[in-house]
Amino acid sequence: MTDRATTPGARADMIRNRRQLLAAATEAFAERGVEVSMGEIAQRAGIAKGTVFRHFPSKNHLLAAITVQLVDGLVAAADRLRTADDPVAALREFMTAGVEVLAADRAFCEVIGRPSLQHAEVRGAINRLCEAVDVLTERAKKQGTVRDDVTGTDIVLLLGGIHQTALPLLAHDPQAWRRYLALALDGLCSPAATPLPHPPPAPLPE
Amino acid sequence: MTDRATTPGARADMIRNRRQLLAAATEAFAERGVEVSMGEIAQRAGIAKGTVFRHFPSKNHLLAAITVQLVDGLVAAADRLRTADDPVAALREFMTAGVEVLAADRAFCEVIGRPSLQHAEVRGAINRLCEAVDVLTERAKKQGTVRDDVTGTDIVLLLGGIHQTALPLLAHDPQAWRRYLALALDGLCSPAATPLPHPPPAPLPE
Amino acid sequence: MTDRATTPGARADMIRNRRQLLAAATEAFAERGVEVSMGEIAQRAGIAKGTVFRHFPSKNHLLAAITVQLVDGLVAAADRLRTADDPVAALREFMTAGVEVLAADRAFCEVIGRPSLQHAEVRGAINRLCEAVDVLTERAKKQGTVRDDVTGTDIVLLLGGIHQTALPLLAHDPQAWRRYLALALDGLCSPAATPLPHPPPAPLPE
Amino acid sequence: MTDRATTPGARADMIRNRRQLLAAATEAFAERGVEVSMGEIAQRAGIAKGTVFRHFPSKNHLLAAITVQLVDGLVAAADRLRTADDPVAALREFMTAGVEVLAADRAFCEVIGRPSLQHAEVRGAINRLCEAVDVLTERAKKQGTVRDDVTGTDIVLLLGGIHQTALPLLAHDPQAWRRYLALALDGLCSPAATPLPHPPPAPLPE
DNA sequence: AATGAATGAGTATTCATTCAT
DNA sequence: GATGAATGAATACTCATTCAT
Repeated sequence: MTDRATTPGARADMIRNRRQLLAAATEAFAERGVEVSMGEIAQRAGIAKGTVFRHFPSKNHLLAAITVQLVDGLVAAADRLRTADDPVAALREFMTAGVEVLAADRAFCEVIGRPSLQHAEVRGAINRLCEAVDVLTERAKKQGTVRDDVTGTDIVLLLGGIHQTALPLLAHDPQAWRRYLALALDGLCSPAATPLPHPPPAPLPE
Repeated sequence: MTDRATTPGARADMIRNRRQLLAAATEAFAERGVEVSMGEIAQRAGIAKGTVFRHFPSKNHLLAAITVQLVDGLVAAADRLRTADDPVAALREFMTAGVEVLAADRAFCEVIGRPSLQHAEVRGAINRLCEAVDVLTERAKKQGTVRDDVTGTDIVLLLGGIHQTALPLLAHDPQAWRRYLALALDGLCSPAATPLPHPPPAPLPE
Repeated sequence: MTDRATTPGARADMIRNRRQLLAAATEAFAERGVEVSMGEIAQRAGIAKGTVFRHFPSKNHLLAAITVQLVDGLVAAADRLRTADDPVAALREFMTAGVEVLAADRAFCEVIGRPSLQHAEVRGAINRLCEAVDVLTERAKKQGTVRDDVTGTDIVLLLGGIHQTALPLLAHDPQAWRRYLALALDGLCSPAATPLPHPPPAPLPE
Repeated sequence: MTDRATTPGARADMIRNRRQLLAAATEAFAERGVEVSMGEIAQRAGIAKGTVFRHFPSKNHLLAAITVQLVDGLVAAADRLRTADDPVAALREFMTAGVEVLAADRAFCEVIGRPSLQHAEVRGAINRLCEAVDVLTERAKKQGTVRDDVTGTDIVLLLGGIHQTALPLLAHDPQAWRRYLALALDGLCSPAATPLPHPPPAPLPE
């Protein structure tokens, strides 16, 4: 009665396959980084190699799609927090979510850190993210607690840095990033700080 | 025919080969990361591929040797700074040197971040580094400016994090890490900071 | 639900599809040779891949159908010239048309030259062509100008040879085949020629 | 005593492998054209796939090497015939040798006919061939029997054309090309011929 | 009858590692 | 010891063909 007649048949299978593929690829990339082979992803998804390439014309396209998906998740989070009551808490919450995503995904960091892996789509998503985070950052700065000389892009970049700091501990202490996030937030909120010795990053990193 | 008796020269050759190999591998790994092929390293060193494998039984062994060498360079730097007049300045100097090394070396970060690439030797060197930096850190804490709840291991881990933060900017702004190092130092030196919400890292990360 | 009775239209659609398919395939094979993919042909025809396979059970069947079509075009040309006033001019005109067709069609030559690509249908069409050209040739021989020891099959084979001769020049000089056609006609019309050292080809080459 | 001490050991095996590889590749390309896979060539040569790529960095390089080898064989033949007593007989002998080579080699024709398959090396060899054949052709023209308006490049191109003419007969009548070579030579030697309607080919076909 | 998603064998190429010389 | 040739498993990607809808 729900969609008895609207189920487009083959389309349904395809959507299921695509879902499985994205899930498998997301998982595989997260666990083992960009080096997982397309063959393994296909196997994990329970579909044939050719089917993977039917959905995404190349490994980089697949990687880009997944990365964009992750980044856009963060954009949505940032947007949601835009109207929070406490701007500094909102920023903290966003950064927590951001590092959490990174901590769960090896490929993400590799893509973020290696320009050669970045499609235009990814760059676009990252730019969207920086802009969304800029809003959060400006609010937090206006409140006075967050130092004046940091930008949304700084915050986005810091996510990767905080994750990286805790990465060697990840296996034995999966929550270690919380320590370094707190440390970074303290740096971000120290109003008496010396002015930063280097200009803020350009809007388009890569 | 003539150098039957001169074979002691063989030892000298071997030492020279090893030196060239290490130099070439260091350079190659620094420039292009762990993905450089053994073939290219051999070529850069001007020796045969087989000779590379005589000196190091696998690519990972070679990578480990070079990583240890780099880490030990930092250990030496930390040791040298142990007696500096201004402990906080010494810590800052050490961290500057550390991030600078990372920024110039792609493979280093990849090894640090990937447990599967780490030999026991590397872990040992990192432990030595953490201990040496502990000394610096304790001194800086005693001076009162550096917050009490950070350890040498934290500092060592931060090096990677600071570098990672600036990594996406590396191509267009090679000195961007200075910005994030300053930010981290501000976090480290904010005395009114909230206590860190997560315990310090265990001595042997991996 | 409505067009239960209108299904005769299905037949019309199928015929239209077949026409589009043949046109697209002819064009595609002509331009890029036998290596064009079935996918591209389907796309050019504006129909689905599955439909292509409904009309032709394999790529080779499609290729054969198109080749037969081309060959039969030449058969028709030969038949038309059967009653021309000047038999030698007629033969020259036929050969001109034949080489022109080849020069415009990459796949054609590839099929002609590769027995493995030839279906019985193709062989049949070629035989029909040889017979039709035999008529032209006999008339030209009777007139006395064309040498006595060549057959229609020889003429047909020469079309491919003349085209091949000019093929390396095709990109820079698309009309170069005219030079070699003239040369061949001179050979065909040299009455004092030595008798050919090899017997004429059997009627069914492949 | 011959090269007891100079045999460089591994070098001997390598040379044997290379010989086997070239033989296998020559044979495979000759039999089945450029489409044979590197895997099959390796198998035929009795060596591993990787070894094929050690000797030739890509399939095209291998193809080029073999093609150059074949063309240079013809250059040598042309050079040898430069001083023959009867220039026309010399030209006939050269063309016989040339078509014979083509008749035995499928890939050769494909490479000759497809610019995209041609390395600079191949083009160089073909140019050398055209020049060498020019010498033969000029001599034959001076003798008066061969028509004045053909060039060495024409002759080289004709080799492919004559072969192509006989190609459909190859399986059942491997010597059929002799018939068409004779026909072409008659065209070449008809002094009363009409002037060719198209200018001679430029020196560098592709 | 048409669709187009899925399949899976096949391709060229790379590279760490082994081993005969 | 040094050499560099040989190995072969692995990778991304293509394409004719099949088949569920």
